[in-house]
Amino acid sequence: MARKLIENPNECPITHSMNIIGNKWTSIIVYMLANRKLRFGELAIRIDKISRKVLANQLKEMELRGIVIRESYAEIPPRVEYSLTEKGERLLPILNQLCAWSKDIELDMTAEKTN
Amino acid sequence: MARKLIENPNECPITHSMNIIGNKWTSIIVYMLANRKLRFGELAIRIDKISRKVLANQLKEMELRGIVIRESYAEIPPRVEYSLTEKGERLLPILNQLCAWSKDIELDMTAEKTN
DNA sequence: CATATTAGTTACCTTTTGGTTACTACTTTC
DNA sequence: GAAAGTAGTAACCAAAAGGTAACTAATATG
Repeated sequence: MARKLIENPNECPITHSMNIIGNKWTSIIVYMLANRKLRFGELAIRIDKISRKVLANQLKEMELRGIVIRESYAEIPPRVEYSLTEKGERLLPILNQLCAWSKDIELDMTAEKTN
Repeated sequence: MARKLIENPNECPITHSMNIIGNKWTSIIVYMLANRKLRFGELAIRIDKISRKVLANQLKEMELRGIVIRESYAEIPPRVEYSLTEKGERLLPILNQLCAWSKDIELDMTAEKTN
């Protein structure tokens, strides 16, 4: 059930980066949290099609990695708020560049993929 | 066998970026081809542990996306050389920033992952 | 006493991604 | 005539990632 997240510190830095952000949701969560705090449920609603299970797992992993902060209030019903750390914020301009870059790949994307 | 690579142009740009580089090998291949041309076999040797099948598939996809150029020579035995397009090269500085960013995430990575 | 509300968790399943092994075609060299 | 050398491809598998649906705890409200 719980898989260890043991990372090799001598690992290739680009591999390491991809381990962090190279999945379907992490960078979208970072974008969603840009300049604001959101509750778990708000994130689940705003991020189209993410499942709560995966959202919970991603947030946990991102917290471990020091990208988000989780603040939990002892209220009923519970309230948990997520926001970016400074590290999370430093990711934003890089993601912006990536977006800009990917946008000017114009191509005939009806082609095949054979992975 | 062949899955269509039909991309939605109105797709969230960060999702689009992740579709391009968010996998185990694409950005490593980009790094390997920085400032040089390499043959298929050289890439397979230099990129530790990649399988030839996946390397061939990635290169094909990257060619479609306009990131690499494939030059094939009608010799025996065959010679095929890969190099970066200008677009591929424009990815390099962004990947460098990503590496720099990921390096200063220092953490106790013996923690758990429950994805 | 039933219902609503929130932030998850659990068990189970499907899809996607990547890996392994064996094979091909063509020519040169031994 | 056999072996070497290159750039793949095909069939088959294993692992990882992500999705679905049902469920929980705790209190307030009607």
